[in-house]
Amino acid sequence: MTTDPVSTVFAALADPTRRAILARLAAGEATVNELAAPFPVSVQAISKHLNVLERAGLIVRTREAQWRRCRLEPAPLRTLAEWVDQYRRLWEDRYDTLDDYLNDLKGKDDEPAQ
Amino acid sequence: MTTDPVSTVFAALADPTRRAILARLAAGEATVNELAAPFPVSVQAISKHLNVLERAGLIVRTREAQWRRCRLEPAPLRTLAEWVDQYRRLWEDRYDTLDDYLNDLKGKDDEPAQ
DNA sequence: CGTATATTCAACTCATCGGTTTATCAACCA
DNA sequence: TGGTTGATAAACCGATGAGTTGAATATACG
Repeated sequence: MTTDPVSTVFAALADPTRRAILARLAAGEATVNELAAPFPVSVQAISKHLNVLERAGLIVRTREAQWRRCRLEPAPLRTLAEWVDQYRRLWEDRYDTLDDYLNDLKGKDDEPAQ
Repeated sequence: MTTDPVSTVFAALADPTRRAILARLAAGEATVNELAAPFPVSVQAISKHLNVLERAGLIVRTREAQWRRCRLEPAPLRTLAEWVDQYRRLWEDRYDTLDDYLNDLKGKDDEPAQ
Protein backbone atom coordinates (compact mmCIF):
# COMPACT_ATOMS: atom_id res chain seq x y z
CA MET A 1 0.00 0.00 0.00
CA THR A 2 0.97 3.63 -0.45
CA THR A 3 3.57 2.70 -3.03
CA ASP A 4 2.70 5.53 -5.38
CA PRO A 5 4.79 8.69 -5.02
CA VAL A 6 1.87 11.02 -4.30
CA SER A 7 0.66 8.89 -1.43
CA THR A 8 4.18 8.62 -0.08
CA VAL A 9 4.69 12.39 -0.04
CA PHE A 10 1.27 13.05 1.49
CA ALA A 11 1.89 10.44 4.17
CA ALA A 12 5.31 11.91 4.93
CA LEU A 13 3.77 15.34 5.40
CA ALA A 14 0.93 14.03 7.56
CA ASP A 15 3.12 14.03 10.66
CA PRO A 16 3.70 17.26 12.62
CA THR A 17 7.16 16.17 13.76
CA ARG A 18 8.26 15.60 10.18
CA ARG A 19 6.82 18.90 9.05
CA ALA A 20 8.68 20.59 11.89
CA ILE A 21 11.87 18.90 10.75
CA LEU A 22 11.31 20.21 7.26
CA ALA A 23 10.59 23.69 8.57
CA ARG A 24 13.81 23.56 10.51
CA LEU A 25 15.70 22.41 7.42
CA ALA A 26 14.36 25.40 5.53
CA ALA A 27 16.69 27.46 7.71
CA GLY A 28 19.64 25.46 6.42
CA GLU A 29 21.19 22.02 6.39
CA ALA A 30 21.54 20.18 9.67
CA THR A 31 22.78 16.93 11.17
CA VAL A 32 20.58 14.32 12.80
CA ASN A 33 21.51 15.37 16.32
CA GLU A 34 20.88 19.01 15.53
CA LEU A 35 17.51 18.12 14.10
CA ALA A 36 16.60 15.93 17.05
CA ALA A 37 17.56 18.50 19.69
CA PRO A 38 14.29 20.49 19.87
CA PHE A 39 12.07 17.42 19.95
CA PRO A 40 11.01 15.47 23.04
CA VAL A 41 11.73 12.13 21.36
CA SER A 42 14.84 10.01 20.94
CA VAL A 43 17.43 10.51 18.24
CA GLN A 44 16.48 7.12 16.86
CA ALA A 45 12.92 8.24 16.37
CA ILE A 46 14.12 11.27 14.44
CA SER A 47 16.37 9.03 12.37
CA LYS A 48 13.30 7.03 11.42
CA HIS A 49 11.44 10.20 10.48
CA LEU A 50 14.36 11.15 8.29
CA ASN A 51 14.11 7.77 6.56
CA VAL A 52 10.49 8.50 5.78
CA LEU A 53 11.32 11.96 4.46
CA GLU A 54 14.15 10.56 2.37
CA ARG A 55 12.00 7.81 0.89
CA ALA A 56 9.46 10.49 -0.01
CA GLY A 57 12.25 12.39 -1.76
CA LEU A 58 11.76 15.43 0.46
CA ILE A 59 15.31 15.41 1.80
CA VAL A 60 18.69 14.05 0.80
CA ARG A 61 21.37 12.95 3.22
CA THR A 62 25.06 13.30 2.54
CA ARG A 63 27.66 11.55 4.61
CA GLU A 64 30.39 13.76 6.06
CA ALA A 65 32.75 12.11 8.53
CA GLN A 66 30.47 10.57 11.17
CA TRP A 67 27.76 13.10 10.48
CA ARG A 68 24.84 12.91 8.11
CA ARG A 69 23.91 16.32 6.80
CA CYS A 70 20.28 16.60 5.78
CA ARG A 71 19.17 18.93 3.05
CA LEU A 72 15.76 19.80 1.65
CA GLU A 73 14.78 18.57 -1.77
CA PRO A 74 12.00 20.84 -3.05
CA ALA A 75 11.18 18.80 -6.17
CA PRO A 76 8.41 16.60 -4.69
CA LEU A 77 6.85 19.59 -3.06
CA ARG A 78 6.63 21.27 -6.41
CA THR A 79 4.88 18.19 -7.77
CA LEU A 80 2.55 18.20 -4.81
CA ALA A 81 1.79 21.89 -5.20
CA GLU A 82 0.76 21.20 -8.77
CA TRP A 83 -1.39 18.29 -7.69
CA VAL A 84 -3.15 20.26 -4.99
CA ASP A 85 -3.61 23.29 -7.15
CA GLN A 86 -5.00 21.31 -10.04
CA TYR A 87 -7.58 19.67 -7.83
CA ARG A 88 -8.30 22.85 -5.95
CA ARG A 89 -9.13 24.60 -9.20
CA LEU A 90 -11.18 21.66 -10.40
CA TRP A 91 -13.18 21.54 -7.16
CA GLU A 92 -13.70 25.24 -6.92
CA ASP A 93 -14.94 25.20 -10.50
CA ARG A 94 -17.38 22.51 -9.50
CA TYR A 95 -18.34 24.58 -6.53
CA ASP A 96 -19.04 27.50 -8.81
CA THR A 97 -21.02 25.74 -11.50
CA LEU A 98 -23.25 23.70 -9.27
CA ASP A 99 -23.24 25.33 -5.92
CA ASP A 100 -23.24 28.93 -6.98
CA TYR A 101 -26.70 28.13 -8.17
CA LEU A 102 -27.68 26.68 -4.82
CA ASN A 103 -26.00 29.42 -2.87
CA ASP A 104 -27.78 32.07 -4.88
CA LEU A 105 -31.04 30.38 -4.07
CA LYS A 106 -30.55 30.61 -0.35
CA GLY A 107 -28.46 33.78 -0.34
CA LYS A 108 -25.90 32.00 1.75
CA ASP A 109 -22.71 33.61 3.02
CA ASP A 110 -21.83 31.15 5.78
CA GLU A 111 -18.33 30.37 4.65
CA PRO A 112 -17.11 27.78 7.17
CA ALA A 113 -14.31 29.22 9.30
CA GLN A 114 -12.20 26.01 9.26
CA MET B 1 -1.82 12.09 17.46
CA THR B 2 -2.60 13.83 14.19
CA THR B 3 -5.19 15.99 15.84
CA ASP B 4 -4.12 19.16 14.05
CA PRO B 5 -6.09 20.01 10.90
CA VAL B 6 -3.11 20.05 8.56
CA SER B 7 -2.07 16.54 9.56
CA THR B 8 -5.64 15.34 9.23
CA VAL B 9 -5.98 16.67 5.69
CA PHE B 10 -2.59 15.34 4.62
CA ALA B 11 -3.41 11.92 6.10
CA ALA B 12 -6.77 11.89 4.36
CA LEU B 13 -5.11 12.59 1.01
CA ALA B 14 -2.40 9.97 1.55
CA ASP B 15 -4.69 7.19 0.38
CA PRO B 16 -5.21 6.54 -3.36
CA THR B 17 -8.75 5.26 -2.84
CA ARG B 18 -9.73 8.45 -1.04
CA ARG B 19 -8.11 10.61 -3.70
CA ALA B 20 -10.01 8.64 -6.34
CA ILE B 21 -13.22 9.25 -4.43
CA LEU B 22 -12.49 12.96 -4.40
CA ALA B 23 -11.67 12.92 -8.09
CA ARG B 24 -14.97 11.24 -8.74
CA LEU B 25 -16.79 13.79 -6.62
CA ALA B 26 -15.26 16.55 -8.69
CA ALA B 27 -17.58 15.36 -11.47
CA GLY B 28 -20.58 15.97 -9.22
CA GLU B 29 -22.26 14.86 -6.03
CA ALA B 30 -22.81 11.16 -5.49
CA THR B 31 -24.26 8.69 -3.03
CA VAL B 32 -22.21 6.15 -1.11
CA ASN B 33 -23.23 3.29 -3.36
CA GLU B 34 -22.41 5.28 -6.47
CA LEU B 35 -19.02 6.13 -5.06
CA ALA B 36 -18.33 2.54 -4.04
CA ALA B 37 -19.26 1.03 -7.41
CA PRO B 38 -15.93 1.42 -9.24
CA PHE B 39 -13.83 0.15 -6.34
CA PRO B 40 -12.98 -3.47 -5.58
CA VAL B 41 -13.78 -3.06 -1.89
CA SER B 42 -16.96 -3.26 0.15
CA VAL B 43 -19.41 -0.40 0.58
CA GLN B 44 -18.54 -0.38 4.27
CA ALA B 45 -14.91 0.28 3.50
CA ILE B 46 -15.92 3.21 1.31
CA SER B 47 -18.17 4.46 4.08
CA LYS B 48 -15.16 4.48 6.37
CA HIS B 49 -13.13 6.39 3.80
CA LEU B 50 -15.94 8.91 3.62
CA ASN B 51 -15.77 9.30 7.39
CA VAL B 52 -12.09 10.13 7.10
CA LEU B 53 -12.74 12.62 4.31
CA GLU B 54 -15.55 14.21 6.28
CA ARG B 55 -13.47 14.52 9.44
CA ALA B 56 -10.79 16.20 7.33
CA GLY B 57 -13.44 18.62 6.10
CA LEU B 58 -12.91 17.61 2.49
CA ILE B 59 -16.51 16.52 1.95
CA VAL B 60 -19.88 17.12 3.49
CA ARG B 61 -22.69 14.60 3.61
CA THR B 62 -26.31 15.55 3.40
CA ARG B 63 -29.07 13.15 4.25
CA GLU B 64 -31.77 12.77 1.62
CA ALA B 65 -34.33 10.01 2.25
CA GLN B 66 -32.24 6.86 2.72
CA TRP B 67 -29.39 8.24 0.67
CA ARG B 68 -26.39 10.22 1.77
CA ARG B 69 -25.24 12.61 -0.90
CA CYS B 70 -21.55 13.48 -0.72
CA ARG B 71 -20.25 16.80 -1.90
CA LEU B 72 -16.77 18.25 -2.12
CA GLU B 73 -15.72 20.97 0.27
CA PRO B 74 -12.81 22.84 -1.32
CA ALA B 75 -11.96 24.98 1.70
CA PRO B 76 -9.35 22.67 3.31
CA LEU B 77 -7.71 22.13 -0.04
CA ARG B 78 -7.32 25.86 -0.40
CA THR B 79 -5.68 25.95 3.01
CA LEU B 80 -3.44 23.08 2.00
CA ALA B 81 -2.52 24.71 -1.28
CA GLU B 82 -1.42 27.76 0.65
CA TRP B 83 0.60 25.63 3.06
CA VAL B 84 2.34 23.73 0.31
CA ASP B 85 2.99 26.81 -1.75
CA GLN B 86 4.37 28.74 1.18
CA TYR B 87 6.84 25.99 2.00
CA ARG B 88 7.64 25.31 -1.61
CA ARG B 89 8.63 28.95 -2.08
CA LEU B 90 10.58 28.95 1.16
CA TRP B 91 12.46 25.81 0.22
CA GLU B 92 13.17 26.86 -3.32
CA ASP B 93 14.50 30.13 -1.98
CA ARG B 94 16.76 28.17 0.30
CA TYR B 95 17.81 26.07 -2.65
CA ASP B 96 18.66 29.20 -4.56
CA THR B 97 20.55 31.09 -1.89
CA LEU B 98 22.64 28.26 -0.55
CA ASP B 99 22.80 25.67 -3.25
CA ASP B 100 23.04 27.93 -6.23
CA TYR B 101 26.35 28.82 -4.78
CA LEU B 102 27.39 25.19 -4.45
CA ASN B 103 26.04 24.25 -7.83
CA ASP B 104 27.93 27.10 -9.44
CA LEU B 105 31.11 25.86 -7.81
CA LYS B 106 30.88 22.40 -9.31
CA GLY B 107 29.14 23.49 -12.52
CA LYS B 108 26.52 20.87 -11.86
CA ASP B 109 23.49 20.29 -14.04
CA ASP B 110 22.47 16.86 -12.80
CA GLU B 111 18.93 17.69 -11.86
CA PRO B 112 17.63 14.42 -10.42
CA ALA B 113 14.97 12.94 -12.63
CA GLN B 114 12.68 12.09 -9.71
C1' DC C 1 45.05 0.74 19.93
C1' DG C 2 41.17 2.36 22.70
C1' DT C 3 37.55 5.68 23.49
C1' DA C 4 34.13 9.10 22.55
C1' DT C 5 30.69 10.80 19.28
C1' DA C 6 27.17 10.40 15.51
C1' DT C 7 24.17 7.51 13.54
C1' DT C 8 21.81 3.44 12.38
C1' DC C 9 19.98 -1.35 13.15
C1' DA C 10 17.18 -4.69 15.61
C1' DA C 11 13.68 -6.15 18.45
C1' DC C 12 9.86 -5.00 20.83
C1' DT C 13 5.30 -2.46 22.31
C1' DC C 14 1.16 -0.09 21.49
C1' DA C 15 -2.07 2.36 18.63
C1' DT C 16 -4.05 3.20 14.30
C1' DC C 17 -5.48 1.87 9.58
C1' DG C 18 -7.70 -0.47 5.86
C1' DG C 19 -10.14 -4.20 5.15
C1' DT C 20 -13.56 -7.90 6.20
C1' DT C 21 -18.18 -9.95 7.97
C1' DT C 22 -22.30 -9.58 10.58
C1' DA C 23 -25.75 -6.92 12.53
C1' DT C 24 -28.36 -2.65 13.04
C1' DC C 25 -30.72 1.63 11.77
C1' DA C 26 -33.52 4.49 8.67
C1' DA C 27 -36.53 5.33 4.98
C1' DC C 28 -39.22 4.00 1.22
C1' DC C 29 -42.82 0.78 -0.91
C1' DA C 30 -46.39 -2.74 -1.44
C1' DT D 1 -47.17 -4.26 8.72
C1' DG D 2 -43.36 -6.46 6.50
C1' DG D 3 -39.78 -6.41 3.06
C1' DT D 4 -36.27 -4.11 0.46
C1' DT D 5 -32.74 -0.82 -0.18
C1' DG D 6 -29.10 2.55 1.46
C1' DA D 7 -25.96 3.33 4.79
C1' DT D 8 -23.66 2.96 9.22
C1' DA D 9 -22.04 0.42 13.56
C1' DA D 10 -19.57 -3.12 15.83
C1' DA D 11 -16.28 -6.58 16.30
C1' DC D 12 -12.50 -8.50 14.49
C1' DC D 13 -7.86 -9.25 11.75
C1' DG D 14 -3.37 -8.36 9.66
C1' DA D 15 -0.24 -4.76 8.48
C1' DT D 16 1.90 -0.55 9.31
C1' DG D 17 3.51 3.54 12.11
C1' DA D 18 5.62 5.92 15.79
C1' DG D 19 7.86 5.29 19.74
C1' DT D 20 11.06 2.93 23.02
C1' DT D 21 15.63 0.49 24.65
C1' DG D 22 19.80 -1.73 23.63
C1' DA D 23 23.35 -3.08 20.54
C1' DA D 24 26.12 -2.32 16.39
C1' DT D 25 28.68 0.51 13.05
C1' DA D 26 31.61 4.17 11.56
C1' DT D 27 34.60 7.91 12.07
C1' DA D 28 37.46 11.05 14.57
C1' DC D 29 40.78 11.80 18.46
C1' DG D 30 44.22 10.74 22.04
